[in-house]
Amino acid sequence: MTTRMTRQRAAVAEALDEQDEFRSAQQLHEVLRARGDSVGLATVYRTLQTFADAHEVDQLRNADGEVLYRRCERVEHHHHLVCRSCRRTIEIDGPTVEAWAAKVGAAHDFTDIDHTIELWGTCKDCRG
Amino acid sequence: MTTRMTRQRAAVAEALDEQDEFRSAQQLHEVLRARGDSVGLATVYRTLQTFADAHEVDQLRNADGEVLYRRCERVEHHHHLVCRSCRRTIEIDGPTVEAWAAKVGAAHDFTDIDHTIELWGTCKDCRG
DNA sequence: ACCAAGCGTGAGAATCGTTCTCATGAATCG
DNA sequence: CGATTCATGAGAACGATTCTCACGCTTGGT
Repeated sequence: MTTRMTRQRAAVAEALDEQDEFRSAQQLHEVLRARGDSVGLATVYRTLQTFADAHEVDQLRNADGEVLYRRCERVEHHHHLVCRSCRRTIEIDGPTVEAWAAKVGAAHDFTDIDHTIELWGTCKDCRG
Repeated sequence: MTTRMTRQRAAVAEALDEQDEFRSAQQLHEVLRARGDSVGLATVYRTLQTFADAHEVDQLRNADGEVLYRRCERVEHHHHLVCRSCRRTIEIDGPTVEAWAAKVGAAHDFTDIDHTIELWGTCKDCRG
């Protein structure tokens, strides 16, 4: 029931911290392998899921449906502007959209409103 | 190069029109089978993708990553408020968020801004 | 420190949605 | 009425993710 600290979890957390961009579980697994920390792929998946459940990392899906993870600067609720090409990420907050989402939900008598708001674009460097 | 009209495409289009909620390719395949229209699963997938590419149907992913399709009332760009449980859908438009998304993108020098904005909640009937 | 209890790990199998292959079928156009 | 060529379908293949289960290591109590 309790969460234990293991070499693997520490390694995943550390690898995650080194990334500036959103990364998939497989990419992180590769990063770990490259740096010499041997961690099973299944463990990487499990660990990331655990972190996400604990709101320690942010999670989103790219257009292909792959799940990407990232340790964000801010802990509070926020959204992202991600480069489709290099995945460079900018954290943004939108009090405007939060309010809008809540209002729309209430207007139609829906509860437990949750929203998926992500912006994708091409960053300056990837424009060529 | 040209798009041909086939029995299968007509069947998929018709089944789609009968749905009020977002449906997965497999669900639609089942609907077709139930009504007696035999259409291969691969064809259902292909057809839905084709429709989506032509902007004839809307497409989104649920929390599990499954792709869902729906023929919406309005053709113009809009978003959705979907019931997590029954997938009952309400089409919404948000001039506010559109402007916000564009502004945020421009502010960070990102181009070809595309946004994913979907609202999920529990509708009145599913609240129990 | 020592131990017992039980969560965590990993390799590979299993899932599952989706796409691909390729031989056959059927729109379409002249 | 062909000939052309896109469309179809059954099953194989794929790819991301999850599951299995025997073994190992963290942890909390002593």
